[in-house]
Amino acid sequence: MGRQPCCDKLGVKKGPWTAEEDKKLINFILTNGQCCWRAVPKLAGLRRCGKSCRLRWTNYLRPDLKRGLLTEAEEQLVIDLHARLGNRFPKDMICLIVITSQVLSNQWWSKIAARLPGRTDNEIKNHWNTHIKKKLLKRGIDPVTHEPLHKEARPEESSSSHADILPESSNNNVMQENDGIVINSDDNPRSPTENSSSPEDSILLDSICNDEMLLNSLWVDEPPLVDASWNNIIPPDPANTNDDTGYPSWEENYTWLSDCQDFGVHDFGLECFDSMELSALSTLEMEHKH
DNA sequence: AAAATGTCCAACCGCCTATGA
DNA sequence: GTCATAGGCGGTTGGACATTT
Repeated sequence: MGRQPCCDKLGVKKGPWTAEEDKKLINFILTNGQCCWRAVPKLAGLRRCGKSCRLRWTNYLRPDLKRGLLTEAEEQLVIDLHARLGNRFPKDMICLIVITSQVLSNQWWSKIAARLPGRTDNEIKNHWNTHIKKKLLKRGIDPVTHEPLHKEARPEESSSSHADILPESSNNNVMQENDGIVINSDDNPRSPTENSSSPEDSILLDSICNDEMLLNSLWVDEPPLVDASWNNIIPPDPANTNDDTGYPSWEENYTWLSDCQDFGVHDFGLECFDSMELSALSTLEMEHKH
């Protein structure tokens, strides 16, 4: 007998979240922090299951989330990491690894998301399924194995391992060419760096693509390069905003929070910020108006 | 203008692991 | 060691929106 669903209680609401529910959840989390998710709905006055609250918060409401489509650099990074995560073993083991990774360690998306600050695993997974998969197929690349689809036309490839395809010494070129087939995220055969939509993206991509230790760390429980936690919100040094951490800048976050004023920003529990944080917010608001 | 089709993504689902009793 | 539970994960779905016919 299977496990009982966690939300089979009568009266538990499903479906899209309303602005009012969002407001309640944000207010509760900002005031009390993330605690026992099971208790959150009751304490926050929501008719949702805890799991639904956690998902809503994690995938949509967290202030440190970037909004909008993935940049080309981010997309390229996702492809690169996906290829490497699926190709960290000798070829003979690939099938086994693909299967076991699905069964035993289904953490690709979360691992990848951990390297993309402000992005969620759900977002990356969706983007992969809707955009990247199609791009790779269009270019004749198997999105699962990252190998050319029509191998019979390229018999010499059968002897090359995935590791060969991804030489350690030329990681910058990893996604530019795959046995002659360009698998860049764009139709333009540019390098990942050139694909970057911003210098910050370039730095992010380069630093990760060039760091084999980083890729190894994806297979161990190592903290991400950037701690995505926002629990300890620190007022930023204005000179350091939008730096090369890949984080959304404070200003971007401010924009998000500002957007929340549609609901009434104080209703979001922003009073939990101390005076210094509010001061920084006010400063940015002034700058926005200029 | 209306219907059909395609695309996107938020949310749900079921399974797994970690943890504590 | 066993069991119950919470949290976390990837897969999948369904509805809203966009595009095409």
